[in-house]
Amino acid sequence: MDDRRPADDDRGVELDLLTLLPRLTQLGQVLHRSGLMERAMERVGIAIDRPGMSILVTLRMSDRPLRIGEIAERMQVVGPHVTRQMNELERRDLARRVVDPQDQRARLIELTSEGAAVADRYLRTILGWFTDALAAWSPQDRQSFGRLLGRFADDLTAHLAALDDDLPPAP
Amino acid sequence: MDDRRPADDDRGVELDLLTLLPRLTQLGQVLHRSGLMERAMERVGIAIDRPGMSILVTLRMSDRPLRIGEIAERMQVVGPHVTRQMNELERRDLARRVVDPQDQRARLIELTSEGAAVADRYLRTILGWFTDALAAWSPQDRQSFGRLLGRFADDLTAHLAALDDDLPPAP
DNA sequence: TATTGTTATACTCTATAACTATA
DNA sequence: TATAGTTATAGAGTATAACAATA
Repeated sequence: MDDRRPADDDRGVELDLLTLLPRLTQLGQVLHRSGLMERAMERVGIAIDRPGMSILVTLRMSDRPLRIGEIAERMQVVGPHVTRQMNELERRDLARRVVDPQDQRARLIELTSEGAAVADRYLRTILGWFTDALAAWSPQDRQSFGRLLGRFADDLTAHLAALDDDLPPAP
Repeated sequence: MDDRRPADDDRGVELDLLTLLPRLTQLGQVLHRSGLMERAMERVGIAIDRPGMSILVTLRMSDRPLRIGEIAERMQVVGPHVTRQMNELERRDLARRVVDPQDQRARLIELTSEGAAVADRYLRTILGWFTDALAAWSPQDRQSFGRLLGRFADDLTAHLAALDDDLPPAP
């Protein structure tokens, strides 16, 4: 650890970061706890739960069918969680399991045409709200926000991973 | 609603927004599902659950003791949830309930000195990680990010609230 | 023997309903 | 009778452990 002085420049940085924390909290609440997903699904006219919709979106964003394990990895959840959600999605004919010809143990998950349509309408609804909410933004601000948001997520992810390397978890 | 043409400018906006969605998802995952809170609590040497720590942080960010209902409102949860967490926090001597002299029904929640110290160390830890993760950022980028992040959360919140007004919920 | 996925079970977080005490 | 908080219960979301099938 370095021996830091509370220089002017340094304090300015700290203040910026202090204001960042409540804003991240606020953003998290808007995205998670405002009923945004539920309202979008209602508007789309589909009644499934959030993890189910997340799977549909994950598949829709991919350019190819995904394995159970790949979906779990992209969603940052464990395998059994995806399996259980998939049982319901398959029953509802929104996605289907196809045995991977390369490996009989694995299953490739693909959207049905209805599943793809649902995911499309859902994404379009959310995107429409974002578009409206940001209607007054300058193109520069929109572009900056996208860039900085991605960079922030990347840098924070990398830094947390680096912490893991410094202090490996107890076995 | 306006009669929109898919002009060049318009399409540019849509593309920006399409990239926004995965980035928001990624950010949400880093903040919620990367063990960030757990690791910070471990480093601070406190073993409480996430909602309990959120209450401590909420109180620490406030400039005065808060009622149960006020904490619930700021955390966007219902009252009973705060009550149950408070039982544990009070048992652990991290916060205490004081009857509101203005209203015998209400309780004012205040941090104990240990609770305040824990919240401080926790916030400092997280802020330290943010500082390190953003060490390579220009002051302009840091400032822009904070501004745009707050604006985005505000604008999205406002727009979703406006949707409610247009289409009031069924009773 | 290692890997992919499934089944069964348990835990965390949060909500709803019914209740108590005070206003 | 309305409001602040509590108790009891239920539900959504996710994890862990034990297992089956294939590699």
